[in-house]
Amino acid sequence: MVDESWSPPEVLVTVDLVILTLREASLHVLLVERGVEPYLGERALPGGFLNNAGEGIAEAAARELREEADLDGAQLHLEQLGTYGKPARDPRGRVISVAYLAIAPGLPEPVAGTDAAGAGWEPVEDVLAGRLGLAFDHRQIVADGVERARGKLEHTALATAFCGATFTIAELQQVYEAVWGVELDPRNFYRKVQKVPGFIESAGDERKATKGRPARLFRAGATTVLHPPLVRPDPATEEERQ
Amino acid sequence: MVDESWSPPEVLVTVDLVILTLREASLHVLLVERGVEPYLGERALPGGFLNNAGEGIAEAAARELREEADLDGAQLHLEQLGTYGKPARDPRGRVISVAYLAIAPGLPEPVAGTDAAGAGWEPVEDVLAGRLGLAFDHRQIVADGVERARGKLEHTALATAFCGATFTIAELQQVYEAVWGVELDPRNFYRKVQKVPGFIESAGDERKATKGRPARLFRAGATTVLHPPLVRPDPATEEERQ
DNA sequence: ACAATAGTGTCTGTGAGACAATATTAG
DNA sequence: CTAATATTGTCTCACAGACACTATTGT
Repeated sequence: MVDESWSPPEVLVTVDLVILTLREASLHVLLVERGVEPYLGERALPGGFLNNAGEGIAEAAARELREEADLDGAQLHLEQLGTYGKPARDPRGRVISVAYLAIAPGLPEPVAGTDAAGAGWEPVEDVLAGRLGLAFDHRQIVADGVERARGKLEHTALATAFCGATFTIAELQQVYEAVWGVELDPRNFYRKVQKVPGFIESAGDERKATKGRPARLFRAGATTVLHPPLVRPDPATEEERQ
Repeated sequence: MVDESWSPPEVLVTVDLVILTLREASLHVLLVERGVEPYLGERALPGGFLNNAGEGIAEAAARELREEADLDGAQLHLEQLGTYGKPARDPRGRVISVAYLAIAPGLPEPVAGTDAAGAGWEPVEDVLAGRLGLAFDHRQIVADGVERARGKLEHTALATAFCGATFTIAELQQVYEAVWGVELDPRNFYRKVQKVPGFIESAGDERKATKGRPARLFRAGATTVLHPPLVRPDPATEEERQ
C-alpha cells in the first residue's frame, strides 16, 4: 500500500439497476425521469446512493429495486453487472456506479416509482440505437446488461425468470427469440428444452391459447446451469446458407 | 434519488488485482505480504486505493499492475472482475474493492514489488483449498477470478495471453489443461484449435523440444472470440463411460 | 369442414472424441 | 535401433437442424 501520512480520497458510490422484462414480445428496460440535477428531466436507470449504515452493495441494489420498482429482490434474479468509474461521468464529482442486472416477468403496467418523477418501460432497441438518450453513461450500462443476459440465456435457466410461475414452452421460446433477436424452430426448441434435465418440469393441467390446441404448462425446475447448454444460432452459419 | 438536504456517505475505493500465470504447468496467482495494518504480515492480492486525480478505475488497475508487478497493462489482458462491498470486509471502515483479472505469460522469477513487503507466485490450488489464508475476502476474489478465466477460455482467445509471443500447440494445450484441471487428447486438440479461424497463426520456423519431434511455432491470431468455441469436457459425460 | 397451434417422428450432415498410423527428432 | 513427441488420418456415435406428420382445440 502507501505511507500512512497520505490520505486516500473518498468517493461517492451509487447503485444503478438494469431491470429487463418482456412486453409485447420485445425486450424492455425500466427507466425513470430524473427529478434532480444533474440531467434533470432526462431518462436514467433507477438507482441511488449507497446508504451510510452497514449496507452491502447487494443489499443496496435490493433496496433500490424495492423502492423504485416495487419488486422483491429475494424473488428475482439479481446479479452484479459491473462498476463504472470514468472520472467525468458525473458532474457532481467523483462518483462511481455499481450496476446490477435484474430480470422481471411481464408486469401489469408502468411501475410508479416512489422516488423518481416518472417511471416506465422502454424498448431496449430504442436505447441501444440511440433513439432514446440516457443520462450519464447509462446507455453503455444497458448495453452491457443486455449482452450479459444474452449470454446467460445459453448456459443458465435465466429465461424462466422472464416468465411467470407457470408458462408454456412457446412462451419460453418467445423469451429466447426476443432476447437473442432471432427466430427458432418451435419443434426443435420443444424437444431441446425438455432434454435439459431440471430446466423445466410439468405443471399438470392445460391452458388454452386464443386459437389452436392448448399447450401444456410448465414451471421452472431446480437446475440453474444448463447441461447441455442452449446455444444460440451462429449468425455466420446463416450466411453460408446463401 | 433523495432530497437535497441529505448528504450521501463517502466511501474508500480500492482496486485489487488477481494476476494469474502458469508455472510448472499449474495455475499460480501473485500475492504480496501486507506491510501495514490491517492484516499486517498476511498474504493479500496486490492493489491499492484509487487516486485523487481524475483517475478512472481501469487506469488505477493498470497503474497498480505496473507498480506492484512491473507489468504493462497495455500489453496484458486486463478486465474487471467484480466489486466487493460487504460492510465488515475492512476494519478501517467503509471500503469497497473493485477487483480486476489479469493474465500474464510465464515470468522469470518472483516479481519484487515496489510497495509490498514481499511478492511471489503461489499455487491457486493452495488458496482455493484454504491451505494458504488470505487477508480480507481475497480468497473469494481469487475463486471468482479463476472461475472467470475458466469460462473465458472456452469462448475467447484468452489462453494465448498465458503464452509468450510464440508457442507450440502443446504449450497451448497445457494452458487449457492447467486452468480447467482436465486432460485433453493432443491429437484432437491439435485439429480443433487450428480449425478456429483467427485463433492462432503459424510463425514459420521450428523449435526443438528436449525429446521427440520438434513442434511448429504459432502466435496469437487477430480473433478474440472463438467460433466455434472450445468447450471443456462435461464431467458428467465422464461418468457415463463406466 | 378449416385454421391455427401443440406435439411427435424421421432423416441427414456435421462435428467431437477414440484411436491407429506416420513423421521427425535425440540418444 | 528405440524412445519420445508431433502431426495426420479414419471411424463412429450423438446431436442439431430441416421438415413431414399427427393431435387437439376454436370457429
